[in-house]
Amino acid sequence: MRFETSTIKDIAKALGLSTSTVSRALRDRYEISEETKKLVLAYAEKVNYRANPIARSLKERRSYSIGIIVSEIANNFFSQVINGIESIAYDKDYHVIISQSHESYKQEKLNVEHLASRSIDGLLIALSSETQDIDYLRSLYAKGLPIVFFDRVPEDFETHKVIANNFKGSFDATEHLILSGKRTIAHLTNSENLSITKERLEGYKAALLKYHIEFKPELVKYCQHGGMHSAELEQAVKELLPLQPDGIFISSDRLTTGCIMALKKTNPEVADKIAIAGFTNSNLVELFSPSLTSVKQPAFEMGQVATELLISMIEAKRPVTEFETKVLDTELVKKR
Amino acid sequence: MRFETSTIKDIAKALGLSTSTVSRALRDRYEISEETKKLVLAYAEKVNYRANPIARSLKERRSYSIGIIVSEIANNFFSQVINGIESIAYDKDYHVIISQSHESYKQEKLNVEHLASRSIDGLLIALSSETQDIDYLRSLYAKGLPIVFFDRVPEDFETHKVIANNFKGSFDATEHLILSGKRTIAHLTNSENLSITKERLEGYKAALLKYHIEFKPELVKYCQHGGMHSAELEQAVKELLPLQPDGIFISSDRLTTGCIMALKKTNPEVADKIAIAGFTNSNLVELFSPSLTSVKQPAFEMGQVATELLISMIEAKRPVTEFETKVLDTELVKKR
DNA sequence: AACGTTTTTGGGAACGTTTGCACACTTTTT
DNA sequence: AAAAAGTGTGCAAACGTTCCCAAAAACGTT
Repeated sequence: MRFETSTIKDIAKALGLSTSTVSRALRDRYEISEETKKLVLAYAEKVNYRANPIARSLKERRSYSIGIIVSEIANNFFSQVINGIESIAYDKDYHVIISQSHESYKQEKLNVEHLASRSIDGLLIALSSETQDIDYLRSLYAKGLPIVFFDRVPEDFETHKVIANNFKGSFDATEHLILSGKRTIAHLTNSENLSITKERLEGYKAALLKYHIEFKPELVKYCQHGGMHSAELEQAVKELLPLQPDGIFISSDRLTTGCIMALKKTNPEVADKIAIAGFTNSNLVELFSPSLTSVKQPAFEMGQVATELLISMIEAKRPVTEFETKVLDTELVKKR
Repeated sequence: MRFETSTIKDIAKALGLSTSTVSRALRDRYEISEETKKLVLAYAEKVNYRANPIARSLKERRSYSIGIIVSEIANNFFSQVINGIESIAYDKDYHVIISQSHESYKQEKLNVEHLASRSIDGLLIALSSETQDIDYLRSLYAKGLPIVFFDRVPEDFETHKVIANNFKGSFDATEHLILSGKRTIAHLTNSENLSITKERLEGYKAALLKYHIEFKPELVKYCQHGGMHSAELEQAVKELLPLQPDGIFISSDRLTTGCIMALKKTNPEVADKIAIAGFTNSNLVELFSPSLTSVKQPAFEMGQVATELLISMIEAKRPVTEFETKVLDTELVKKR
């Protein structure tokens, strides 16, 4: 804001003190006498003094802001994560800057670099489904930018990570389909390079194995763009249907809704004959038709944990070398 | 970021120039010779110089950032607005800071004040459904903070505003219900103090009038918390059903989905007997059961227009005194 | 050759903080 | 009574920019 506001200097002048004394009084430092502190605090209150965060940032060489990259905020999973992030960040006096990659590598890189040049103190990121090359993140990290990954994490990057128990979530969902009598279960999933894709595929395979159902690679369809293009989804559905699946396990929020949409659009007659189980944090799932079984991730908590880890890195006095990967349990919400 | 990065000073020293010359060369000012410019630019490129936006902000007394307040990002209408805002803002080199009020006045005020103290250059805001008192905005505005309202706008506040054609949108939706044979049409709406509530009520009334249907106040139910509490919605539905409506016109995104949810939960037997038309920008509306007719707002465009107006205020050399209220048309998507 | 113009560059203050250091004054210790 | 220790405050530099003002260099004109 460009409008005038009182500064430490003003207070100092008004009270006949030096700026250093005022600054120290405001930050409640031990060197300052109680008397002076009271005086300063009272006057600051009176003139409604607000510290200028920009000046502070410049001096301290940090911005008290953290960057967030998600593919889309219009996705309940991510917006819940963001809520979790904010709940912790605001508490600790950080503010957050949100950017969307829209599942595009180019956009993701651009946004990260924009954020970095905006002097964020740390970065929370879920990779886009297109992303393969994370060297640009590595180099930022090497220069000292703390990074914590969540949800979609790279394998070969030593830092804190927070993920859902994707294996178990997928296993449970697939098992649920099997137990309700399905035998030809397709798997619709994200781009192959995402961590979640691999983990969820393993869970799916494990459930099949447990019930002695043969794993057929042709029943697995990958979507490079994570369901951002409806054409991609319709194509996948079109290829899947001839194999006559009686169930589909879908591995992400966007894909789950997109797949049902594609199914209804292209083959409405079979749409409610196929049982669907999918990852989604949509709070509208009860309204969907056909209804489905959903795997809900602890999104809010994921945001909180990731933020705590990030802030601990930011505020660490010495470089952090011990990293954790936190794994949070999912919840299976059965079709009603 | 705390890590070392080259500054203007470094460049100056390396090239044997003064900081002022380097600064001017980088900003391509006319005073500097082509030769020097080339030299500086090349070197800057080589050391990957990035201007420090914090220092720039401090000097120029502006932050190149704009604040956004919406009730919830997990709402397609708002997330689309945000996408519109970003599309313009990034173009003009502003970044955005998003805050959520969660329909709470207290939270809204807190967030605005937090943003203001973070030195935003301007504010884009859609009021929370609880908000009645906007004096805190007035005082910020008086101190020089440019503000543009969108969607939920106050009546008595002289600044730019961007809204949908709520009257027409409501009229169309209500007329659609009437034309499909409904005669007892309830209206479920937001808190009475919102601008959109009033405008949409008028559209509803006008449609009834046109078809000579008596307006019955008892068919109108207000939700103070905008559907944030499911109890509130269930209560409204409970009070409405005894009046045996054959159609419901619902005036906002959150309420529309919430109402269908409440209907299905408390009275599943009537849920698909009542025709529903409601404002919503959900992109999942095709999946809903019962299906509904929806009024879609031009959310993306609304964000764009609001941002353009805001930036024009921010960059105006002299105080703006002529304000516009832009009205954008809605789109009726009929139930299939 | 001396002067005025124009073009290009540099010095240094300022934006609002924080903080190392020095200083003055009290109080305690020997 | 002098030295040491403790307490409270102020000075000034620094963070990385921008920009006013002056100075230097280059050029043209008589």
